[in-house]
Amino acid sequence: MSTPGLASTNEAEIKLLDSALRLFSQQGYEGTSIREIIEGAGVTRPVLYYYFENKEDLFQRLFETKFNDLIERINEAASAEGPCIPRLKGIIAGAFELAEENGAAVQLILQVLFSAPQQGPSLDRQKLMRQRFKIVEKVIRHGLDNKELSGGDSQSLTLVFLGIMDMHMMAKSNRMETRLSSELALSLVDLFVAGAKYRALPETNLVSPYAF
Amino acid sequence: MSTPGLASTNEAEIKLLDSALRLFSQQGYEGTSIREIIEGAGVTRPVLYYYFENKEDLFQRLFETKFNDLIERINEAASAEGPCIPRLKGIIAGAFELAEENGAAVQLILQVLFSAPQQGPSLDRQKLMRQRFKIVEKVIRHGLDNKELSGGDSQSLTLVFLGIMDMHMMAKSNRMETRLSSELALSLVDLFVAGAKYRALPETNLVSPYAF
DNA sequence: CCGTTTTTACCTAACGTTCGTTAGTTGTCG
DNA sequence: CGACAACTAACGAACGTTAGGTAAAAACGG
Repeated sequence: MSTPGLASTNEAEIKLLDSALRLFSQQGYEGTSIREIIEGAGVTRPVLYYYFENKEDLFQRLFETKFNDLIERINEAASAEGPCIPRLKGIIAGAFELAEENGAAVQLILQVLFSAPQQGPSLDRQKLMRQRFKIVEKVIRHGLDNKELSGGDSQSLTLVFLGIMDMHMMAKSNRMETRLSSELALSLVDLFVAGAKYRALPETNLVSPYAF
Repeated sequence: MSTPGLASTNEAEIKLLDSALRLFSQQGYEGTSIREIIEGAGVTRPVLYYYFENKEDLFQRLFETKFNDLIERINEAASAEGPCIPRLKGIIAGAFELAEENGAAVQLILQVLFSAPQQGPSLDRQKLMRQRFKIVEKVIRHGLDNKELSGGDSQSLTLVFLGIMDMHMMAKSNRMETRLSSELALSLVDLFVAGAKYRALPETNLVSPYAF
């Protein structure tokens, strides 16, 4: 039977979004057909057009939701109180958490951010990239200001930081058994700030989650 | 030589590969049609099927060529004599050079490496990733062995290193005016080995090529 | 060296399939 | 009854692909 009380809303819409996430994240936008999506959701085609304008609208609404989840997670860690380095750790840990909880969503996001310029539906990749970039850069600029960090301007360091973060999420996308633990997140930031140079000081001891 | 006089070599094949590179790198595999490719090359459709088995064969042969260019460039720097750190600098510098010379090729490569698992033509992404990974890892393991480097196992450090490298090439793909100079390559490796922690020692002074 | 055959490099014109999309209809409830 | 949520059935367009043909160059036999 349909829903008596609470849920009440559009079970079909949710099923469509779930199915679309699964398929888009694995096959990409053009590689996934409307027919596959509705089949995965167990509904018929006009139902999709009842809830969504068209294929692109479905993708955009799906993507927006998932991307906002990530931004929210990162933003939360970024706007914490205190020094910069723990906040950076929180950012990576937050992103890693999301990747563990919802691997498909993270796959979808990375896929969009790193796809060809004119690929897929029209999304302003640069704007999306910038959105995330700005959040991290603000934290790093803060760290540079109180001499917690050095070694380059805020934009350079941010690009390096995001590279480290994204490469690990990408590694998980390729091999889902790769665990992105919060311990790993902490180690990565330690490596980021202390470097990979041998010295006698207490050093990070990173262990790769990415075993070949 | 097959051709005594001028042209008469498979000019059409070269034009097709050029056109395909331009389009695939910008629109992706599924986003590019055979018709666009032949139009860009100024030939007719059967000509494409004369030189290539099908669309997938065209893509694979194009990709293989460009990927081997990158591997070759990286391998050359990796197999140089001497300590590890200059070799790492050579690796990034080599990749950056290629990105400056042939931006479209690098875009194509990154697009394949970072695309969704079942997207596009069947290519063994993991194998490709591993190929590049192994080359860099060997250099880094060497650095760990003679205490040039520390801070984690060879796989962890390699993943971080590749993340830094790829994120910069990705940034250039998004904004082609971004210059990936060899000076930047050196600075990035310095940052990689020395970290972003403030200290009185002689430090890298990275300046971002990626201005928002 | 010349006439014939074969191969190369391209063409025009279509084929069948799959795609995203929609018009029109029906059953269910408040 | 009328709004909602689903259905069946088809549409036109775009896709990758191929059958069949042609003009010129290359290879070859006498």
